Amino acid sequence: MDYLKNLNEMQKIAVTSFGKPILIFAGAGSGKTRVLTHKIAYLVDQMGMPPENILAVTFTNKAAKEMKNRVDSLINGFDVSKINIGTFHSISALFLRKNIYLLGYEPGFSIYDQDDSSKLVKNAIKSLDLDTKQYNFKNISYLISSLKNKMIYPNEYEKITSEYREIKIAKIYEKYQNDLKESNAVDFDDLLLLPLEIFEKFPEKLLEYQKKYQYVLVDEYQDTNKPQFKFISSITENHKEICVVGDDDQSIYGWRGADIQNILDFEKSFLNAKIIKLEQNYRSTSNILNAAHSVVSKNLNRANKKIWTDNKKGELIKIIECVDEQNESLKLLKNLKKIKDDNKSKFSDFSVLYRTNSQSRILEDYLRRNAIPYVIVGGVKFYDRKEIKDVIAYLRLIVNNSDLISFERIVNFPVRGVGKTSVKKIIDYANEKSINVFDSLKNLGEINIGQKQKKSLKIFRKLIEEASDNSDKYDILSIVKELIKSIGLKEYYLDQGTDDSYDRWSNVNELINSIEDYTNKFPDLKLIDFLEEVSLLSDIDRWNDESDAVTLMTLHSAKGLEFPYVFIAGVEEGLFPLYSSIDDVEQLEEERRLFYVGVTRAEKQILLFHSNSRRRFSGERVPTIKSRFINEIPDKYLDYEKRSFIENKVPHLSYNEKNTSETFIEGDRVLHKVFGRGRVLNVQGIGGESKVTISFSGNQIKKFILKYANLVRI
DNA sequence: CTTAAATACTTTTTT
DNA sequence: AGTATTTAAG
Repeated sequence: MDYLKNLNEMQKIAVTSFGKPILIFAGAGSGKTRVLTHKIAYLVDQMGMPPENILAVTFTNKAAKEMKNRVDSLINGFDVSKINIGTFHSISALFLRKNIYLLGYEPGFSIYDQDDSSKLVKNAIKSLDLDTKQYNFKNISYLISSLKNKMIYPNEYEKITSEYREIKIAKIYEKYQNDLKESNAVDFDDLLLLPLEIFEKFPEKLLEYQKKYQYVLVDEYQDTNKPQFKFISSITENHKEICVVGDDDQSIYGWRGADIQNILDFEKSFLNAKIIKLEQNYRSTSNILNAAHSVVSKNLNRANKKIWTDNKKGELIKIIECVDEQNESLKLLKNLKKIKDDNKSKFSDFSVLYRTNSQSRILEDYLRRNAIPYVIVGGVKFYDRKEIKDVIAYLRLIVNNSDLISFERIVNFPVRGVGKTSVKKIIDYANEKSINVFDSLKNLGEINIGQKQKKSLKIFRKLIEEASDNSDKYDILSIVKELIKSIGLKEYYLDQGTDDSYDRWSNVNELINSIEDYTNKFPDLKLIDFLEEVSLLSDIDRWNDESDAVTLMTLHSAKGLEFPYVFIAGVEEGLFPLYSSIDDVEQLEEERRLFYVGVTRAEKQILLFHSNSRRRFSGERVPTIKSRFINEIPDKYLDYEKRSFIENKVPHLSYNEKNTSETFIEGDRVLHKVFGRGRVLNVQGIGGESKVTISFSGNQIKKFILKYANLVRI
């Protein structure tokens, strides 16, 4: 009970109010995580609610994990692990594993990511004999996703339009949805929609879950979409025991279907609701807060509130004008070093944020060249690499034989002499007989393809079937190792002998390592659980925040995080806000909120960088001007860096430069001062200039220039 | 059917 | 600029 002492008056009210729907407007840095964890603790400890009857939805899996730990440290004698905490997507996935049979899917369904989905859309376009140039599969895939987010189904979409093209798109949409089911697969949107379909068709299921989830908490409520709203409002329909936390000023996922009206209209959707505002910020200096507020308050569509703080004024917001992106990276680096030296801070106290992932490359170059340790969140994802997706496709097909996209991906990988024409014949046959592609391999006699092809397909079929049979008997690691051996993946990559193929094999090796970790950590979990984790873990979830390194990420990824020092790169018209947002009031307001999110991540100091020119497409250099968002901050909060002579040279910083005479080879165990113990995966080049690829614990792969890396052999 | 060369596409953010 | 997909040659 004494844990309530650590809360302010408003927070206390928020924690101890029950009996009606509650909306907590929690401004940036106002301690909402604290409120949520205390509320859960209070529910269990004081209200006597069994942990298993609580449902808490967070925005990332990382946040879910942290929340569990924090609740656990607040109360004793309860099994906190029974609380249902997770993202909407992971909670739905769990629900569907148990209940999707009601809709005629198998429990081993695959979860398709954007890439898989758009491939399936492409198939649909082709099989409807539409022109692939006129009907761009990626655009249409995106469109279908936004329709699903708005809960508009194919037949409804067809009804609301009379345009030829849109009617065709409705057909594609319909075919796509059928093909998904044929493949026993769901996309990210289905994950949210199918539970609703089950609730509608099987009211007893809804009743069951209404009883199970007696109290529902939702974090980051401003970023929920229509299906998510429906999910929580159905669950709480009877008891109305719901508490949502959010900040309309931080709604930044509108483009993904998030509806800011969910939070603004909460009182209309949940009658008799209690609204609580947490307006005291404990995170940032008042300069940071005032600057951020002065920008976001330009938005018209927002709830009226003003965040305040007792914290001291702090440093002004530094505005740094640069010549181009190289100069920007350079100045960023110099400022980072200066602040670090002046304050004796750690690298991990710094975060560099940007609007687009493509901005990270040049920043990375400069940091690496100057031996500044850094980690990048997002960007080119490990699990998006081709070689990794290939192995994952095998695993998926083993779990779910109906998975068409995975089948197409690997039926001829590594090459087994089955070309496009043969694959097409097999798929056509399967369609004709309405069986799944994999089953059609059992009737090869009826398909008109060559003997050689039939022979290797038979081997392929046996391979998958045996693995499927074994998938329950053996642990994940053994299955994967056996698989890689039998398809000869190592030989396939190493025989090519190129740098590229070598890299790819190291990545596959890294996947094996991470599977080994996973198997050790969760010996009882099955292949299907691993695949689900791979599909649903976000970039932030995979971020290892333990190492002392500067964190680079997009503004979107930074939501919910905080750092003492935050640098935002590329604060220019056209980039932030983006060109495409400038003419659209709603989109511009969302960019402004994104700016607000970025600035309020900072505790002590924020620096905004903008360049006078930037390379836009491939080669063209475009003049750029500073963002309107900077102009929207009153001058009294700003400190324009004095324009000194322009240094545009790559600095020659030698303090970390060492002449390493030591050379390393693959397999060497090494120690790095930031990342700790690791293993050398690959060495490219000779001497100090050579690049070494090293894998560290936690599935981290890093590349270094040897002479800057300060590696010690162990 | 496979490999190499040519062409297309990308850079807005992500579960 | 770099990768992915498509096309042409073998």
